[in-house]
Amino acid sequence: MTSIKEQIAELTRGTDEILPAGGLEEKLKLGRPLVVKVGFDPTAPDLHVGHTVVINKMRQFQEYGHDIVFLIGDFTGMIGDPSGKNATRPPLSREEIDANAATYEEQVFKILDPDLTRIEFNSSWMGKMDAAGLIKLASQHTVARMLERDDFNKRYKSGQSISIHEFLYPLVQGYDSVALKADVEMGGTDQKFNLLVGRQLQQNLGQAPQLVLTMPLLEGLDGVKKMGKSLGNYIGITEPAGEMFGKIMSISDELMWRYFELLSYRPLQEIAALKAATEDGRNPRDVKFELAEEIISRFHDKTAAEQAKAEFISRFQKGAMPEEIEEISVASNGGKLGIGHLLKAAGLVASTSDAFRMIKQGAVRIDGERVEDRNTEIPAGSTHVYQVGKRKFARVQLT
RNA sequence: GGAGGGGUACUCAAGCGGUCAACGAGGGCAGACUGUAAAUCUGCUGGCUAUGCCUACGUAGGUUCGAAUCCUACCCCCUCCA
Repeated sequence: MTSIKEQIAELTRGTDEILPAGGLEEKLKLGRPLVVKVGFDPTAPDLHVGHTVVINKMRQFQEYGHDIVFLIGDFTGMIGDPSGKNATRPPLSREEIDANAATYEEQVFKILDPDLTRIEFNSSWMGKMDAAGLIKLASQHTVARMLERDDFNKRYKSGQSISIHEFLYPLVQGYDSVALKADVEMGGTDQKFNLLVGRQLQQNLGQAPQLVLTMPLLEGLDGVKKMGKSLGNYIGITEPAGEMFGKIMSISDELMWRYFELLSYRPLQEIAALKAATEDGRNPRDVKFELAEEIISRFHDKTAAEQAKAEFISRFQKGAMPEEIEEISVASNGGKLGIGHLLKAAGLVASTSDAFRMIKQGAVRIDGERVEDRNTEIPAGSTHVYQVGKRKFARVQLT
């Protein structure tokens, strides 16, 4: 096993907070593999690179020989982590949970070692707890302390509703740490409160409280809000290489450094060198290329990354058509079809109204030529490349 | 349980009988400029068998030539009191 000193240096990298301070060293001195727990919501098995910030850290622990527990919160999923919007969710069926779990594995094992990762479901202990047990659990915490949680606090003060069951979420999550005898629990900074509840419960129940380690939340493509599926500002880890490349290129220069910090496996000194070079006049675009290649190599492979880059250059720097364009066949209406209907049928616009708007703004092209007239009709039997905006293409055969 | 306030498009937020598919801001999309960066400028931002028609302002009714705007009931949220 690597020396404690070295582990501390590496494991601390990129973290937001480690509580209590100095606790990491104490845990490592136990001289045994630590149980490192990270919980995931079973309803959202589509991971994006924002999630990988924490998973990358799990991987590090794994490399040092610790016991990584990938906890799927199938029981807590019924509650939904309080955000103010969620009502109680209908419980997922066993089949749905298993399917989601399988999807998780597939995605997460691009980063973690499958042989060394333990997967657990919290329904396996929570499902057995009875009402008396739940009340006992609830007695371990106070309302005043619950209201310390930032989002509860805001909602309470601003007069928004908080349902009782939402209070149970942190408690159940905390109890998971008790059930697993966790030594370390990790999560995003938004999880800090929940993670601390785990410490308290463990302490109350006579266990050594877990170390709490939080990772920063990655900003989404817009650079402002945190990356999330509902905001549409994410890079999914199963996305095609070309998509990923485009998305990474579209982030701002400032955000690029943030992504280097949290997503790149490069040593910090190397990143600092890249930054210095940029300040010296190197085109940030080229540095962004490197970031894109590294990330794509991780979720696809090096060849795919190189192809994506080549395609990107030919397409956007040289203005060529994309190499692979989706081919669609659309049925005409009596031997012809209006452009609006065609674009809608091809899925390039949301509605015919949308199509006409796009035409008005000069965003629609057929074989590279701008469409000016919204009444343009396309004769059946023709095949053209239709384009809406800079990114949406389809080769449509009209039959 | 009582008293009061409120529910408008993706979000915030105007409107309080016709000129409202609904001011404004944010977000988003598109165009120009670029490095698919930022900043900036411009336009768009309900649907359709499309210069007209249909559906929309919590839900269901009603008054009216005409309602997001007035009335009734219901649902939901919030505040204060208990």
